[in-house]
Amino acid sequence: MERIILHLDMDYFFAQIEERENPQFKGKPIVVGADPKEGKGRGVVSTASYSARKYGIHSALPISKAYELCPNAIFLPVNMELYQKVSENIMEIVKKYSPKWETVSLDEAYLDVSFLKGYKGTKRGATSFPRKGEEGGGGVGVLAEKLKKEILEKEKLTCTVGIGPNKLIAKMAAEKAKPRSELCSTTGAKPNGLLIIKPNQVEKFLEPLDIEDLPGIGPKTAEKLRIIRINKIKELKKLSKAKLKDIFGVVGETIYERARGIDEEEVIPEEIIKSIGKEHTFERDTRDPEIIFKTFDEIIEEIGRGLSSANFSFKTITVICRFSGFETHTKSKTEPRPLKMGGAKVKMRMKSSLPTLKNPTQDFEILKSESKKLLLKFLIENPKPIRLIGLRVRIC
DNA sequence: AAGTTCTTATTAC
DNA sequence: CTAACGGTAATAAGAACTT
Repeated sequence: MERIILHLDMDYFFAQIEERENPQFKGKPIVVGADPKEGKGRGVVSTASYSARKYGIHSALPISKAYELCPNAIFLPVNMELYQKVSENIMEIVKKYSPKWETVSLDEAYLDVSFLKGYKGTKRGATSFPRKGEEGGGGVGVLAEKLKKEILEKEKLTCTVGIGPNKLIAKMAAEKAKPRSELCSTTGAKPNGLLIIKPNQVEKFLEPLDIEDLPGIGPKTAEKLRIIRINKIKELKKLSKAKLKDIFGVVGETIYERARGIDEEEVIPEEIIKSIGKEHTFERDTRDPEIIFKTFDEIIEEIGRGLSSANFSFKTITVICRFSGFETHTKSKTEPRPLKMGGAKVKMRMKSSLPTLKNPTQDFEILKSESKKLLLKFLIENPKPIRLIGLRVRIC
């Protein structure tokens, strides 16, 4: 059964919201992210407006570097509450367009519009890709334009939409439609795009793209492929499934399928959260136990709060520690699974296991004591100054 | 030998 | 001097450890 999947991607989301809230910033370089602290900040850029991108500023760039590239940019802190609210408003609009929708992140969503017949405003329903001579106009294109228009009118924000026969192609179409960086030369240019890839166009669409444009291929995988002279998806397709599996395991098989535009992933309403965590980077590396444990206590409290709102019980505790030089390590402890045994008596619990969890209050005490034990081990066995500490728990 | 747990690596937003 | 590099979450792989 052929599907029609739509991917919605808000344009420079955080920065665009700030621009909307402060019209005097319009067209100016806006950088939403960590405090640059006169170039000494340790965080990164969350989102940069397109006029900021002209200076080479982009998401995930160290904020110190961004400051260096454009000290006069408008640097704003991340106002997550606001972005969350705006995101909810947008999702309210999105889900009106199909009962089969999925939120990916604050600024991204998928819609499966395969079964949407006779959608209002389209002559023959949204269930079709455009026919000859109506590129961007007929069928699902009309629906997409309507969605874009509604978001613009209600939220005053632009977005880019990609459409294809599956999630993979829809996402890549949106990515392609939105010139990633400085390609928009006009000040304050907004991508505001729409790209439809029909099933018979998938091959032609994919082959000239860079391997790193394929979701799942990041810098590391791309580097390995480049060594063997594979730069474009077309070249990637020359590798057999077995070969890819040899090099990259399960991921390799996925890459094989994706390079051919094959993706059967369903649009699913909600993912179940499997773990929650919190981490903190110090302003400067430290060995001061006061600072370290005070911060860690706050992290524990925070996780405790998160847990209590979600049923409060966990299986595994992982403590993360990053030392000077970005050297990162983890230590974890897992509660033993209920020992199902052939009628014998209860076995002694292993020394290395977590005590059995009973109720929220006790869970919290265990979380506190066990996580601190793990952190302490780090301090004992590694004398380096500490850059970051974190805590993560697997929920059960 | 099989099943768990621990740790690291990679990806993505 | 070539690095500068947050926070949150998922998943895979292999080693180490238990049963």
